[in-house]
Amino acid sequence: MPPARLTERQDQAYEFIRAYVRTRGKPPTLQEIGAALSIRSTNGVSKHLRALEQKGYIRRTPNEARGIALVDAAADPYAFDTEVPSLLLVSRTDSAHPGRLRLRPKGALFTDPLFLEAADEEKCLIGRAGDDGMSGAGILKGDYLVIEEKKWRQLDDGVIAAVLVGESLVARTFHLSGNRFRLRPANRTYSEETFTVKDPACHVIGPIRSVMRRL
Amino acid sequence: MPPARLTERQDQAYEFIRAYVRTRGKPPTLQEIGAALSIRSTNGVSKHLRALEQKGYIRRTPNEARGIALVDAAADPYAFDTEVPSLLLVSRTDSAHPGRLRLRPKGALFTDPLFLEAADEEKCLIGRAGDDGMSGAGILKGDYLVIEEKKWRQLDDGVIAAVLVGESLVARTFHLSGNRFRLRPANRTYSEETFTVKDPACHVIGPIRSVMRRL
DNA sequence: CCTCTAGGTGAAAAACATTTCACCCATCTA
DNA sequence: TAGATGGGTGAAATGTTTTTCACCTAGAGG
Repeated sequence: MPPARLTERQDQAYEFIRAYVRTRGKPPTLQEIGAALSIRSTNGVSKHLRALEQKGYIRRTPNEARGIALVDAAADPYAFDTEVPSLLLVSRTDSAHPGRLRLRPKGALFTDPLFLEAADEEKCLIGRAGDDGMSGAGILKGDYLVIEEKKWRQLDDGVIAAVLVGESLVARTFHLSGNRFRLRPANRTYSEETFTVKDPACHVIGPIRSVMRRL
Repeated sequence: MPPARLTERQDQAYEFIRAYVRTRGKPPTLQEIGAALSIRSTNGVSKHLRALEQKGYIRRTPNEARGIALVDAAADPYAFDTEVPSLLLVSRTDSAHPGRLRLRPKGALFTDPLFLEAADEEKCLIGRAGDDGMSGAGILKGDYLVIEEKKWRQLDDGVIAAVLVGESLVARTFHLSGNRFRLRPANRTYSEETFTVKDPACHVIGPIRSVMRRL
């Protein structure tokens, strides 16, 4: 059902509520709405609100002071931290201490859900590519990498993953074979490396979901 | 005066209010706060609120239901639409009708200000690379390009720009010479092209500020 | 002409909320 | 040890808000 049309008066009430919420941080009372629309009786206002609720523009909590909620509030003021994911931009760590990744973040970046693919926002973070090892695949040094934290065990063979090798965070194609894995670069001047799964010199963070670069 | 420190209990109250406002779109009542912190008397809550107000964390309207306002509300829930730029993801157009660019957008993407460089948010839009002509520079077909709309006249020589050539939007290095410009690819299998500034077969949109790619 | 709908008035009842008052109990500090 | 200060209890008084009732007006349509 496409949202039912509002009458002139109902629209005025709705717009007043929107404006009020945005500027005051809370919904208005019936009397305040009445004052704004020159309606002396709260009952008059009440009828408009009932209409707005039936047409799906607002939701109300009975017997509650200021119990008015904009239905698309999610798409409006508060959606904020829930709708626009803000991902941690992690700082330098070394492979021996992967637990420090989320500590002391350098900042956070708003990231459109599109770039999280189907990944869980909670498990994602952003790191910067430390070398040009994947330049052949369009990932350059300094690029911002949206990484989904995941155990090496759950990684598909051949995905591009972010890995901490010693002091630097790099992107590589990941290949698991037994209890060791190969990290293959996409740039002939870099060479393939193999590590055992628990070598402290190397920690696999997870697959790279997106790449972003400032020019 | 740096914001005065909150005691454990005051902090709990403050955090509860924040969470409540964010999720419910309105401030809580004293009783609701009391219920959350296991305080049976509204007076107990009242004291915490007085403390929070004196320390500058909230503002209150006397004798008003839910008369609590977060002081940095502006920096919190509402700043929203202004703080996280949402850029238009433009649809296919042909070079002869650049005016249609912002019409019928395919969607919008939240973009961290970091990726707008110093560009004016209003003048930015997002298009997708139509070919692999710049793969040598790390821009692949399908990549999301943050473009700052700008007249060809104001473009610096050698910048990577987004251009409509016929039906497709592509990235190329831009070189102006007199009243014609050269579009140079960074991929040997593509060839350089030259256009006169008002050739309807080619329209320069503007410099590319950032590149984003889903993997 | 009758009826339905949108939009109102006024007043009182019933819920909700905030204030205020009187006291209580820790802990810390001059 | 006498204040402060932080944190609470309980209850009553005072305000604010929402609901409900009864009734009114004008315009649109059958």
